[in-house]
Amino acid sequence: MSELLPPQPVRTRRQHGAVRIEDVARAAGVSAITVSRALNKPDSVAEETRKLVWAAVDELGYIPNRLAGGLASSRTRTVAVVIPTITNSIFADKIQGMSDVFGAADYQLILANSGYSLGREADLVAALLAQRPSAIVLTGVTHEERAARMLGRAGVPVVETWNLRPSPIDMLVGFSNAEAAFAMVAHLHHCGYRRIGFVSAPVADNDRAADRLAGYRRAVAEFDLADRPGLAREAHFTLANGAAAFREILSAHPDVEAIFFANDVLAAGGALEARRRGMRIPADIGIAGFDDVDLAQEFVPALTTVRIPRYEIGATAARMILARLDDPETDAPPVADLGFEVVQRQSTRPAPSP
Amino acid sequence: MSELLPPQPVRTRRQHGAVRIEDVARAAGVSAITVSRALNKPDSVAEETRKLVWAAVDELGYIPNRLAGGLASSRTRTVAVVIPTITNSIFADKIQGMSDVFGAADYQLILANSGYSLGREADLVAALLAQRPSAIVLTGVTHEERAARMLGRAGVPVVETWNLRPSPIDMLVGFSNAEAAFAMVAHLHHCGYRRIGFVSAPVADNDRAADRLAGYRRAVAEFDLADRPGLAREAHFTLANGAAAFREILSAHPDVEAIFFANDVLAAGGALEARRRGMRIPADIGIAGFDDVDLAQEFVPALTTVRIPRYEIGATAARMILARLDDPETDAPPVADLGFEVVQRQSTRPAPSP
DNA sequence: ACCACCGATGATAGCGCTAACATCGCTTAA
DNA sequence: TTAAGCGATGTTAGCGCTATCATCGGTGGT
Repeated sequence: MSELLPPQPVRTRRQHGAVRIEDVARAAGVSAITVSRALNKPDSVAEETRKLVWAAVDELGYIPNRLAGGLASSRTRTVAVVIPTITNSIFADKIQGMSDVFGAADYQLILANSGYSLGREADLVAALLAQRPSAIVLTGVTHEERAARMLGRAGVPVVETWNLRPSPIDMLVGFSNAEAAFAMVAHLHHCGYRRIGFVSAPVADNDRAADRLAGYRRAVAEFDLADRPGLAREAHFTLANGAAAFREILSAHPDVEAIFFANDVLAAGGALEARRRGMRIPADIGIAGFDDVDLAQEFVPALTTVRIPRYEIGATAARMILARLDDPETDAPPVADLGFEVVQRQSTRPAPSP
Repeated sequence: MSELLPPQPVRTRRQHGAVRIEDVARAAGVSAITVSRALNKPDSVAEETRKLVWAAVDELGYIPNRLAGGLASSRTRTVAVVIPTITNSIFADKIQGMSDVFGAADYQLILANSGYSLGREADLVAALLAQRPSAIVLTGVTHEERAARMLGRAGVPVVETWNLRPSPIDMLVGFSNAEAAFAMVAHLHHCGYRRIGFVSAPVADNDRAADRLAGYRRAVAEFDLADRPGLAREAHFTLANGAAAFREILSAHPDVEAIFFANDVLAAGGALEARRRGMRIPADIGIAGFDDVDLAQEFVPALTTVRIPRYEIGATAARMILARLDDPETDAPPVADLGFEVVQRQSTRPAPSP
């Protein structure tokens, strides 16, 4: 009986006013697929046709629907990025690096911050994969097992950043936080310091902080430095917390010679506290930081610190992803150790001349 | 002749391995639409069915495809955000505010930075609208005409931030940059300063900077302050540029009494340069900043500055958007002036006691 | 006994785009 | 002359989901 039914009423869910590819096609006197090609693969369309299409696009103010395009093609030109927090400028630099490289390639960033929680990270991975990004970039190399599982099955390029590990999920761009912290303590030792305090970032759910602490401890053991309770403590990166940690270490160990802070903001906070107390840097106490942010260089006295490739981590991750997406078969090395550099400035006394 | 064709071979474009809603439906013994409802409107499904579905989702590791969902429903739970640069922490705070509010509501942020270029902003608006976001948030209140046109036609909530204007495109959250700068100069005047320099951020394509400069100029005129060429200049926000601007103003006008910097980073750079030259603050020169970032409070001497609602701008914008999306008919005021506050600290001399 | 009503579930038809294949006119080699 | 080859364009059929309407038992009022 179905062939006897009258024509169904036209039913549509379309948004009023939204210009679709079909409208452009009609205006240009071509088919929808030709419009699609003119926009996405201009070389595959005759020049004259291309101009017609572009004119129609302009005239109608057509903005392609990338949801539909992504669904049809399974390519979204979208990259998901998880960082611990955006309020730490080191991650802002990394994002800038990614933004510069991806922006030039017409990719969009979807950003989420985990608040230094691996549980939240795993939740975000699920939410982000739901957007079917072309790739995903994580901060750190430790993850909940469910996060790793989802990433493994998702079949998209994954880049872990900011640290090293033997067997990354997929690709990796970073440097050795453990070696970097060790190198700074070795440097301070070389400069004659023997009682060196350490202010760590909270190590829970943070492999970078944990590795820096481990590097410090290994150096303390190796160089036979003072190793007393309370010489190492933990503080979340703010100037105020750096100042507080400085006070605590100094009150527990008045004879401390230098304090190595796990980041420059803490170090600057410590140095400002020293100034408030009328202590001279480095005459009365040495201060070392980590990250080499802008402030470290401009600070008075300029901070001895560890320079890390913040921007380059982002830019390199982006380049690795683009290379992989352009040619999935490429066997470019999926791991980049970008290194670090101990920078001696005025906040610690110099190495003895030979 | 078509009815004589043999059955076509099965042709599919599906990604291998991707779990679809249909797979979950089969595993749970229900239809696809019921799975959709169990995930998106759990109340509309019987409890027993819901449990079945959730179990199947878990077992299969199903991650919904939001491209498809968004295409079908025209709701993406995605918000596009344009900022000038992510490396300025004031915008990081705003993003954190948005991230906190939107994260709790299960919305994702798509972030893009314009590099303080309105042309680039317009390009980004097009690229971002192509993702069909649920809303879009801009920084500043001046835009290229084509950007405004696209936004007007897009039919999504638009929030302009960080400044005020009489007729926003749609919604607006900010404060008066002109009034804030005026208020700081008025404050300095009240404290006895008469020769006040000003270091502006580059005003090109930046209405916030332009308005701060205008506020300074209006105050200079109104209070009959020194108004000499070279007393106001422009510098991009870095510590080094703040130091350079300090040097230039001081060499052109050795008798300058105070310098008002359009942001705290510049101010700190200026203050550090003063210290390098052995000048005392505020005895030899007053330093005022803008933004009240962390550094301003912890700096020695602590910086007199203008506190602006950085985090709250983001959080409020997010709340306004969610309110609008929940109820498009709501007539909640689409404009929020969040104000500012002049904060007197140690880097300028105090007001005379009455 | 009847029916309007309601909660739960399902069948169907798109959403706007692009992959895959088909077609068409023209050139070039045999 | 003819067929193979190629560039440009078109037709068709999804991509994976949800809006819409249909269906189907039970409930309760009359």
